[in-house]
Amino acid sequence: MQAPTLRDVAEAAGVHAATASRALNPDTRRLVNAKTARRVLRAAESLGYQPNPIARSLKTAKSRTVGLVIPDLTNPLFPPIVRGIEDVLGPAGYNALIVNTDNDPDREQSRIDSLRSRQAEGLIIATAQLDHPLLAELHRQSVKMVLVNRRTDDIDVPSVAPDDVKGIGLAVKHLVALGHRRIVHLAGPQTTSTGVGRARAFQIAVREHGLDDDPARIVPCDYWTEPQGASALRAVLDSGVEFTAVVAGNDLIALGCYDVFAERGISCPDDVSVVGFNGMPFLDKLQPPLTTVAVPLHQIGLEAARMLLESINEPEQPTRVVLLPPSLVIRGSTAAPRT
Amino acid sequence: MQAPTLRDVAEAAGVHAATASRALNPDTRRLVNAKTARRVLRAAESLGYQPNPIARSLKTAKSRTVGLVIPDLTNPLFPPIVRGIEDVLGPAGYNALIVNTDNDPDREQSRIDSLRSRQAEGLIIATAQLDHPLLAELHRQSVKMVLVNRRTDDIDVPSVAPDDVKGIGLAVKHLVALGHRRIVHLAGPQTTSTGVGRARAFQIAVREHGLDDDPARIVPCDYWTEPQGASALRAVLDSGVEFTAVVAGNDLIALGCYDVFAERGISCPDDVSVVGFNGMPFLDKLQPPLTTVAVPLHQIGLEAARMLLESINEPEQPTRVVLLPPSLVIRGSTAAPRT
DNA sequence: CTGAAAGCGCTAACAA
DNA sequence: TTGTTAGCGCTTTCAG
Repeated sequence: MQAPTLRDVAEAAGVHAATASRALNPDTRRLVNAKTARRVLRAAESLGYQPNPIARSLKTAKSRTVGLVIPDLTNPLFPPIVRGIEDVLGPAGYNALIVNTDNDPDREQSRIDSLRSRQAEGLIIATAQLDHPLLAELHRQSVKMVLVNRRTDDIDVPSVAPDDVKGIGLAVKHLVALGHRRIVHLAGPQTTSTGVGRARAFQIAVREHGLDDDPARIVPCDYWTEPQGASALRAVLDSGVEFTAVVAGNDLIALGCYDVFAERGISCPDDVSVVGFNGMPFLDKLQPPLTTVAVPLHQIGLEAARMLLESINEPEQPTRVVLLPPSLVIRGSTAAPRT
Repeated sequence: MQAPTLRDVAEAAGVHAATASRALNPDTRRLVNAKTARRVLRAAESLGYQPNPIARSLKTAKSRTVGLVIPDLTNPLFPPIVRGIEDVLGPAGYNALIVNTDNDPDREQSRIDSLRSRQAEGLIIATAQLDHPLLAELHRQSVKMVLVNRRTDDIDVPSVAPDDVKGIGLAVKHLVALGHRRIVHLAGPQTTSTGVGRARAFQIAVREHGLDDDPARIVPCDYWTEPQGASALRAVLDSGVEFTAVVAGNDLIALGCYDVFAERGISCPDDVSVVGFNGMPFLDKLQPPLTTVAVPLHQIGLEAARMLLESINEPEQPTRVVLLPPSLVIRGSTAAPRT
């Protein structure tokens, strides 16, 4: 039994396919006699008619698909964002095609080509390499896109991201309130917008509180990973820079610190306090539970999807940059410094 | 500038569209003169031609898309499986459309309808409700599908899942070797195949070792979640059943136990040992690090995708049920019982 | 308000 | 080996 087509419905209702099409589509239904429309609807219902979106896409040149470009779905940062995106896309009749780039520019290029050949109507991009020529190229070709969890200064592209300045500010303020004066920042990769943004935010916050802003207190990691966080902390420890607290570029880097604490017999929070960033799940189960700057990931996804749909449906939107407010979740990894 | 079509390429190469089509498709290239083919390829290259998969799909009635039905992408169990699936699908020219059902049967129904109307060629289903009529219905309509991380006895559907009997056996054996004789199982929902499967496996293992197999030692949770794990453990504690070790239905349930330990001042592993199931990330960062039965999630994804592609490309495959071997990861949450 | 006709971009008979 | 023709299922002019 083949799936019924529009012609089958039309035939069953005793009308022409064009009329059936008009009746079935809410936007054009008013062009057709109410009675005829009802007849068509009933016929469609009884045949279990489902329109074929592929045929529709071919005709309308709209795929109702958007591409989601992320580094790695396995990173706990992304699933909540993806959920948010899908929660907006689904009800709007759109689907998301997810691709993982593993932070490999070649792979990213090829995955994006594939999305484009699949006629994705827009792109949500969560990979964060700074000054990737790809981005400029896409922009030049006026591909609709929204950046997520990252920004760019070079070109005029909408983005949705946490307010890093505020988030890092919250972390530093909390530590200062506890009495810390010598704070270190284990920054994310300086090849990512988020990495440099948070490092800059740290510098600002530290100066604001009149603390030592020696650049040696900012140590970048090569990747946003646990092992990189661990080696960055080891480097600081070995460099002899004195400190009583760490602001990590993200939660994974903070987790790396825990490894080093165990390794070197450092007690957290007695010897060193740590604050993470992002608020990934299960941080409250760690020992000590990690104080972190929680980011509204799901909402970032919602907002990004909304912006993309908007720019698809009504082009010539002004480019918006949305910054969502993070909040501090205080747990056991921060305390007053030993006096 | 419009994207070039096949006709443009054909024109540029001075051939008919059909010839260009044959030259461009590796499978039919041998039907065309090598020289002509090269000319077409060059023309395509220089125009930056990308075939339109929508038009192709319409013609061939193949969407090169498969649907991925999962409860919630946010559950750390799924991303590695999804990655595995995509790692197979991508190179094969297929794409995955992911839908979240939130374990709501209505939502599941509607999401699957939407996948089918998008002409998904097959389904990979990771939602685990037992005897869902939907499954039987899909099977009756001979929709190609593969179940993942679950099984079904009623109907003849291929599946890929961890070997629960082996996994639970590993956990029990480990505890017995440590000296435990009174072990409790906090089971998953008995409405899921995995939940009942692991409970049954627990019973088998416990008998094999000649331990007390009182059914009161198996306490089912309503969901695979932390809070449910916590309340199940509270129930056991309050029931007066004596035990020195817990085998949790999955890692989240085990995490729930940690909450109760904190609440009631129970020391793990001194008072009670716990083993989780699945091997989700960051379990090694808990206090104590969680001993768990690690499941090859990525490989489950790979295998499921391979099976689905196979059954799409060569129908009439025998129905295979693949069980992948889990392994025990011993950490700090298990130790000899207090004597 | 409804029907006729054309065509989106591609592929698959069939014919030459 | 190549071209001709037709059509996948739908929408959209244009007439009527």
